[in-house]
Amino acid sequence: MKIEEAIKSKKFTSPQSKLIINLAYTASYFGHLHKHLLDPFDITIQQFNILRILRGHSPKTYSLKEITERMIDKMSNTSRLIDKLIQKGLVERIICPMDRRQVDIGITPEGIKLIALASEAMDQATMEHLSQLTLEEMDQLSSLLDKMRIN
Amino acid sequence: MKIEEAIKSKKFTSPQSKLIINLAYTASYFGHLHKHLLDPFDITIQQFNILRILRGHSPKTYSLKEITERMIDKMSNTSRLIDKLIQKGLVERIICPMDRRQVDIGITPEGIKLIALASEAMDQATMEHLSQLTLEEMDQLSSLLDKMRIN
DNA sequence: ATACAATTAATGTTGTAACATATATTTACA
DNA sequence: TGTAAATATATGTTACAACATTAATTGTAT
Repeated sequence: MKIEEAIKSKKFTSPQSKLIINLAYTASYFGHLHKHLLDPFDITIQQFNILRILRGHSPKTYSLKEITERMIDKMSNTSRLIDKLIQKGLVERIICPMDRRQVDIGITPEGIKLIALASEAMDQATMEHLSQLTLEEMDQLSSLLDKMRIN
Repeated sequence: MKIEEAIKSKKFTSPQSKLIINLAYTASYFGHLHKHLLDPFDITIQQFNILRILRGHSPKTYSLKEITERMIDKMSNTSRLIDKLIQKGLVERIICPMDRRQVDIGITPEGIKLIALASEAMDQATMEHLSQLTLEEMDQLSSLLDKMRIN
């Protein structure tokens, strides 16, 4: 479905504006999809993202700052997101002895188990969803998205 | 800046996954940008979107349902968004005499004035920001985004 | 060595989104 | 015609995001 139909509007002020609108719409579309995909695992997209970051570095830890730097959607309160994950036993806080300001976060075995299941569901859905695109188109899209951003 | 640098991660499980991550990151990037761009006008991105929708149809009205159908980010509570805009005197509610369930929303002269200023700022920023892309690239991006979505 | 700036994380507060439910009105159909 | 289903919007509640501020620790410069 073209963006014109998706938001029932044919007139855009410019191709630039149309592109920005299409970007926001498409991201929102996948955002809602992913949100509901994660419902059975009882985690939010942000929490999913953090678990995936930590798994990729396990068994080593990341400080809160390092986690934020790696997040897709940079948040102002990663701290409280970690609180939630700790409550669920998916990650743990370790005060860093080198720099006592820092708090290192590590993923627990339960966290590993959950992210394995959740990311499998996510990856599978993504694969199916994007089956209409060729590898070339995906690479092209990724490069053009990179190019859209100034930094 | 490539997505790998943006989130300091080189390994993706697949090109599909990389693309989805890049999409979310890029949308978040522009989302934050637009949010702050609208700060001086004291409206949110959603409110901006609604005003733009209503302006494009002015002096005719849209029902709440029609507004939601046209929104970029479909919301569960458009009703309270309208409340905010009414409080600011930017739109008005008119009970529809044909179907008294419906509530028609129209943009006020103040609303027109504000959306003119805000959308000019937005368009200009978008123009500058996307100056690195050619028209072909923008069209290509838009088409590929359309293709990414099943509906 | 000490005072001040910078860094890192946590938290208080406010506004908004999501979800479920309620209310009012219209439509369908038996 | 009367009753149930469908539609359109509003609202109660809960959770989360944004922003500002605070607290603790470390770095820096004189």
